[in-house]
Amino acid sequence: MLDLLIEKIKTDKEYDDNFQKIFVETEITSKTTLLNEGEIANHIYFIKKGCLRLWFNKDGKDITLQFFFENQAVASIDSFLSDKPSMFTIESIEPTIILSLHKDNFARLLQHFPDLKDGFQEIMYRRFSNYAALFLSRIKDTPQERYNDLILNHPEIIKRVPQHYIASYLGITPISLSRIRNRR
Amino acid sequence: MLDLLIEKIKTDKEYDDNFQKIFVETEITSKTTLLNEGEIANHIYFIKKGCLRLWFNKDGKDITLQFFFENQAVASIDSFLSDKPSMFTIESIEPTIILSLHKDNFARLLQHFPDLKDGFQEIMYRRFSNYAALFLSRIKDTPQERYNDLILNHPEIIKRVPQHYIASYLGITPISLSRIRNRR
DNA sequence: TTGGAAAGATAACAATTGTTAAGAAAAGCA
DNA sequence: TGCTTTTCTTAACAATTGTTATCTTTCCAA
Repeated sequence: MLDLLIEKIKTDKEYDDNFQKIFVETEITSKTTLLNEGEIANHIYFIKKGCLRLWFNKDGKDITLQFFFENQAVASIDSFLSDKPSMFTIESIEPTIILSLHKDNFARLLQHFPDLKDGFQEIMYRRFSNYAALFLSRIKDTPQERYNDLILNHPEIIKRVPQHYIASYLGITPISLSRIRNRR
Repeated sequence: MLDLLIEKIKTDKEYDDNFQKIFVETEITSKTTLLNEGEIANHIYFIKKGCLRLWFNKDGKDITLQFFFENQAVASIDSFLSDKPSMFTIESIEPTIILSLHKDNFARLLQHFPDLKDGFQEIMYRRFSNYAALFLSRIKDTPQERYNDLILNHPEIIKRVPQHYIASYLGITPISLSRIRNRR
């Protein structure tokens, strides 16, 4: 989605000059927090290289909801859209290069490219739908089933993401994941 | 939300005459299914009297997501809005009197009362936000914690809804709920 | 009113996960 | 390279929940 926007801007003379002011490129190390749970989200991030995760705190432990990789847009959407405290933290799990887009600039861009507006609404819709499915799987399926699903449908996550984050994604302890892995 | 719409219509001369054609009142017995998982939702329901629940199937067992009571609007929203197969079933758990509003009439009403449109969008937003919180609690909290929360914040549910549905809402077996109850 | 179905409680056992702890392997950094 | 930290595995025990089965109570409809 943002990739489309970025292309659009780069081919727009007026905006191209300011591109680097609007999309701020930053290099962050592993374990850098971009947004803390409880803060209000002011940016959308676009991952040029690396990997982020979205998680929230439960009694001192973290529960991971989603992983994001190259060419994906990341934000704590609910917070970004409605200025509410974010329910989630966004953090890097690899050295990562991101493009940050500030809320204000985002609003300006939507005004300047009004034909992106509908697309954005549509994308928000789909994102919500995705979240519903994600949550549903979390309720419906056992950790074992969800791990099998990861192997089948998202082997790249298994390969790239440290196991304790995967355990956190599955909602179990690393110890329990270790057991599941050696059960097969 | 629908209650506002209903009021609005009743004070509108042109529409008042057709009210009973638009909002079809139906009396259903307990355990009547209004919408099956997999079907496309064509109606929003408004509960005049009684109680509905929203659930989905997991390996032959049902998992309840939400209960609805008097004066609440109920729909499988994702399906209703985007014509996708419903992820949920809607079923009565008491003899219930509902007002059914068909999708087409709903669209017509929004056109006839355009000032309701923004409010509707806003409500959709809040509904999504609610769902997020609901799902989150389901992931974050133990059945024990969620049961305590029910007692504290929704005693009417405890009183009114049969225990095996509450167990299904908590995501556990009736047996396990029975144990939790006798643990305190 | 009464008989069958539904709802709820209890028990015994199995399966899964969490917790604590300790050690091995791998990765990262000076 | 060598040292420290992080990551992963394994073990033993506790806690929780699921499963199967039985029994009691409640509810509803013929």
